[in-house]
Amino acid sequence: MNIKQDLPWDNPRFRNWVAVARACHVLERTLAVKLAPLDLKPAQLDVLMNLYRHPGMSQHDLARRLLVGRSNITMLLPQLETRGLLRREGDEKDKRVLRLTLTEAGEALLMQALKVHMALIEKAMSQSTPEQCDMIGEQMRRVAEVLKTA
Amino acid sequence: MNIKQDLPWDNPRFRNWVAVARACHVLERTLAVKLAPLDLKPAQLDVLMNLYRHPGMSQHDLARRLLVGRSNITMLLPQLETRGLLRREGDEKDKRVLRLTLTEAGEALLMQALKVHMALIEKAMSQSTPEQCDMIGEQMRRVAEVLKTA
DNA sequence: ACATAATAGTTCAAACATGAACATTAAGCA
DNA sequence: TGCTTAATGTTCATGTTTGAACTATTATGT
Repeated sequence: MNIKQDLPWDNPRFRNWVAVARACHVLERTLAVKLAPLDLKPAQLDVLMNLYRHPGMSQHDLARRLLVGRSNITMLLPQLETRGLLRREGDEKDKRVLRLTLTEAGEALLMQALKVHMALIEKAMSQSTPEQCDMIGEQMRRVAEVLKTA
Repeated sequence: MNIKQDLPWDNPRFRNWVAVARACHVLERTLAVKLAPLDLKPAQLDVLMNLYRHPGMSQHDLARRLLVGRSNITMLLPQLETRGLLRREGDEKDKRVLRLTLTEAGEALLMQALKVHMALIEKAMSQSTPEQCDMIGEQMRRVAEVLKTA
């Protein structure tokens, strides 16, 4: 019984997941390059996107959504705040939390960045039919779900 | 004409890609936790995997495969080399390049780490049928391909 | 052959992420 | 009420990633 028979590379699930990871990695790197003219990094774009969709978020909520530590948010926000892209205001009821909202400038920059991001994703996913695309999204949401209990 | 009509969140491709990115992120974080007992990080596992499949690789080739800079490899390898997991030997024909190969210990540790990695991927992809899984892999390989010219 | 280009790897400083320890505030409960 | 526990955000030390400048070696072109 040859050990190589059970090597992961012969396993379709393994090979296919590696392809997923590579595609993500490539898109992320490409996005970083395309965002450079806006002086924005992918991580910062993630912040802006989440604040746009969920205004008034706390830093803790933001950290959980971005799958990073709270301290990461603490280091990340001042850069964006001093650029006038977002506001941090203390919650009146709970003096521990800081509520985060985008400024006008923040929204404006976000819209520009989204054009870049969207164009990249369009290019990446344009090879798939809408049905394939939806199926991929569906499966990936399940992956994230099932890994929560891992 | 409302600007929100063309917001990316209403675009299936955008939403579905976000799901892909999140799934990748979650799996990477989970893998890091599961690999900790082996004192191995995902980036280091990537190195071992690539050296196993392509013995005698140069550092430059390795960097390109991992989609990272050459200096990253220079910083990464000594940790693994001093642990006796790989060898770096100068190429005789071209004295610039260093050929990389796994040691026995490196292969042994890789096999352990692959069990962990494989189990995670099995859990993640077990929700998809083999056909869906193959389709996802196929699309993602195309994504990586099309983004090379972006 | 010789000057010029390109390539492999290293070094270094700066940016970035991480997790533990900490201060402040809130909630639970005797 | 007080006392304990939990939650939010910050600080700090550590480790990682990056890109530019550098050395050494090989390729190219005249």
